[in-house]
Amino acid sequence: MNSSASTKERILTAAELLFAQRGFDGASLRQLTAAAGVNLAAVNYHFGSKDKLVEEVFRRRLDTLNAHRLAALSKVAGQPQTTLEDVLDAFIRPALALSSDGSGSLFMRVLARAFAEHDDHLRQFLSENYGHVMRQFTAEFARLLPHLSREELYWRIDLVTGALTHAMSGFGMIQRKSGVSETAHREQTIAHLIRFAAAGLSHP
Amino acid sequence: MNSSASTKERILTAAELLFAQRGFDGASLRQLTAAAGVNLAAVNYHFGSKDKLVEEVFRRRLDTLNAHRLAALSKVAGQPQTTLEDVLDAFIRPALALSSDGSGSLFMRVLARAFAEHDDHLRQFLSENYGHVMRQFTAEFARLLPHLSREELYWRIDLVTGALTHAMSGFGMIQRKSGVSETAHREQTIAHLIRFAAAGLSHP
DNA sequence: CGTATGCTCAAACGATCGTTTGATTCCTGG
DNA sequence: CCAGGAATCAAACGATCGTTTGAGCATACG
Repeated sequence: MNSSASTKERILTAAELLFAQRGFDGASLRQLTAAAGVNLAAVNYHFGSKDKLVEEVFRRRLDTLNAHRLAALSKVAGQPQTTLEDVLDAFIRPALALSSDGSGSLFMRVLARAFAEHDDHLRQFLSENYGHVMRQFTAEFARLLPHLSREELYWRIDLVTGALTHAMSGFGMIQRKSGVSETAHREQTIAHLIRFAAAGLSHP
Repeated sequence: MNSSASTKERILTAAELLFAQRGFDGASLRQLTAAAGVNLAAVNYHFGSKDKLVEEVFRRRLDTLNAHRLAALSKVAGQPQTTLEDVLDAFIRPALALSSDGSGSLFMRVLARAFAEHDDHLRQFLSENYGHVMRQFTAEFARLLPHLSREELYWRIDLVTGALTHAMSGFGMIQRKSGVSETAHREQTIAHLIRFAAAGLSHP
């Protein structure tokens, strides 16, 4: 159609990198457009405003992440032989796959930054696009942990979320050792996070 | 001595609130000095720069927090009958006491924000003032969890740190129910966090 | 060919930022 | 009482921010 698709993608990619590095306020549109090799006015032309650009950065990744998570959850939800580890796998694996993806490896860090910033507008946007996913997972956790009160369950999910967000956003020590393949390392990391989360969720 | 002590304290208190609410970059010195009821130039006069003010906000709270944590740790470290829960108590209780303190309740949120922001200068400052505390706790964890490899231990401590930071910074659902005293609620919360952290650290 | 449309560009806009200045007020020690 | 450093104040500085403007360029269609 038009060459603007390339320009929009270049902006989104550069924005993801700079937002992860310097935060949403810290990354200026001048740095951003310079890194993307486009004109300063291109952001407002293609996205309307900087805030809309931030939303688009999230939407591009969250749409696929949510789809993968829900698809994986639907395969195990409600089934009698499903274990806690199965549900955690459905939650963690798509995020790790995104982290391992070269073009999306920075997004989890952007997501963690969004959690840390208390911007009401951004939180509302995330809640609208992310809330139903967490609700479905919470419902399945509740089914598998019937001995926990509602309050207790929310507590533990909240703590697990904090741990996973912290770890997957790049603060953690998810660093592949030499001699370990990318796939093997990812499986190792997933197993690690699942065991930790399962222990935190289901301890007596 | 001089009335500047009051001015400095007013600035520090207002800064803690605004930094927690809007972040370090998001809170401007004009908002800050207006909230504190002091002149705009007072920040640069008393602290030298905004960055130095940020450091002072941390220093004021971290000094006492670290002291309390190390004092509690020294009572149990190295002793044969010490449990994992004892060490976690030494780590968590001082932070919760700070959160419950009226004047310092916002600091944990400021601390979480500092973790999220990847500002190198701030991270170096925190590492200098905080690193030795984490090293001492890590050493004690290593003593109590001898079956874990060094890498495995770091992994779990990192995840626990993420969970506790997330929870204690106010994202979590640490909300006192009506009819529960402040002290009772704090003990309840501490017990909660300790059980979660112990499960995550020591699971097989 | 002419023109309409989508896009890019340099330049400027007003606002806000952290910081500095210089005068003024406050307060204390001699 | 009064000299002098400490503290406060209004005002301005230069820099940078997100956004807007209007001209220029390209491509596609009648």
